[in-house]
Amino acid sequence: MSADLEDSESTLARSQAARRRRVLDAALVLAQGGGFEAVQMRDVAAEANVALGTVYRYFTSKERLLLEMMVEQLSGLARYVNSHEIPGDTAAQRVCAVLARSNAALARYPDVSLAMVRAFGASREENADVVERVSALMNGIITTAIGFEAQRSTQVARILTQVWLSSLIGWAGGVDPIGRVDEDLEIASQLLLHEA
Amino acid sequence: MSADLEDSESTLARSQAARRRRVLDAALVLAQGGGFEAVQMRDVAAEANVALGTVYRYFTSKERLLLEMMVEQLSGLARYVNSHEIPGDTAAQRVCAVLARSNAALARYPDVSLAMVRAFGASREENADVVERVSALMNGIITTAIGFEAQRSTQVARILTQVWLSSLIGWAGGVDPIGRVDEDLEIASQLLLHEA
DNA sequence: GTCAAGAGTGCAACCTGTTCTAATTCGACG
DNA sequence: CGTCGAATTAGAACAGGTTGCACTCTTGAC
Repeated sequence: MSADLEDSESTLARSQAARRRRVLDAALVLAQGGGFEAVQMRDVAAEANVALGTVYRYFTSKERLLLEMMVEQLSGLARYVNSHEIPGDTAAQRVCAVLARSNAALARYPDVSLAMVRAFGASREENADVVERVSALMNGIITTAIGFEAQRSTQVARILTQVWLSSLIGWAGGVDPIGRVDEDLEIASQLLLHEA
Repeated sequence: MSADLEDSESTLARSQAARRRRVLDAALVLAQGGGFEAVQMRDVAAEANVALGTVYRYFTSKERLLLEMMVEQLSGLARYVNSHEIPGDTAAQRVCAVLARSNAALARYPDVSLAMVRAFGASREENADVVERVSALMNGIITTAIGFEAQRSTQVARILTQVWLSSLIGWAGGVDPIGRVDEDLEIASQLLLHEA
């Protein structure tokens, strides 16, 4: 009701934030071994020392929980990308460098990535807002890598984001090996950023 | 056991094919109104006049049922594309023409498309084979449209397929309107097939 | 300090995908 | 025609996501 409760450091807000965090962490731990199916809401609740109902108070569905996890993971990636110099003379090289690193990060915890990607692919309208944040983050990562100079960089970034996502889904679906994601992006960035 | 039972017209094979068809049709009918969630396995069985167990004999999961439906739909699209002259002087124009038509077809039964796309996005390893057939069909449609002459057409077709899929998933997830799919593909095909 | 309101809890119930089982039916074949 | 095995059926049972409910606890306001 009052003005801004954004940064109110009330005891309540603090403990709520802590609970939310615990739930997110619990989901991450469970996803770590076993992927999507291992993230069972009852288990998440138990692991987070929270009642099942509380999990649902913070995340309206399993899908959403995983999507918010994805936002966190990608935020970390974006932070990293923004705080480090990107190697490469051409935009295409930089894009490849950044995405190779990102994919390596994802490949480090394949089950977690699997779970997140699957939640993304199955997303329904009610989670459109989170899906959009995820897309925006991936887009931002790529845009950063391209740099400002390139022509049509907005359009190119969107396409690369889509290639990235499709490729990840292909990997998650067992169609392609993880390395294929890097290959796809390398080819796409070369073609789109006209470096022969 | 015998040599080829491919085209054996045995009564058995015939009735099995008919059952399979009924199940697929039932799923389509249910998807027509209500999309993914309306395709409930018990309802599919009832609508197809078949026991639930029989549905599972033919399709090992709901996801797979919907994916096989997707194969059928896309096969139809591919057949159409292959049997009609494609208008357009440039590869980019032809791609846009074909995909605009394809998307219009998908948009005609949005709930069905929604259900199929969602099954695709959520796909697991056990359905990799069907997912691959779906991708191959989309790829074929695009390759046909590009024609033989274009350079790197294999690579370009793959990228366009990925853009198409991502865009569809974005639409299914409520992030973008259906029209955005056409826009994305128009931009991508122009950039990739270097028609300024 | 007291109290109302909201947060959290524990748990049962519900829904739907999936599996299992015990009949039953069907079709190929001798 | 009779028989065997595979296909089908009806329906129960199971699993995990989701919801609802009655109750308790915490917090912040007075």
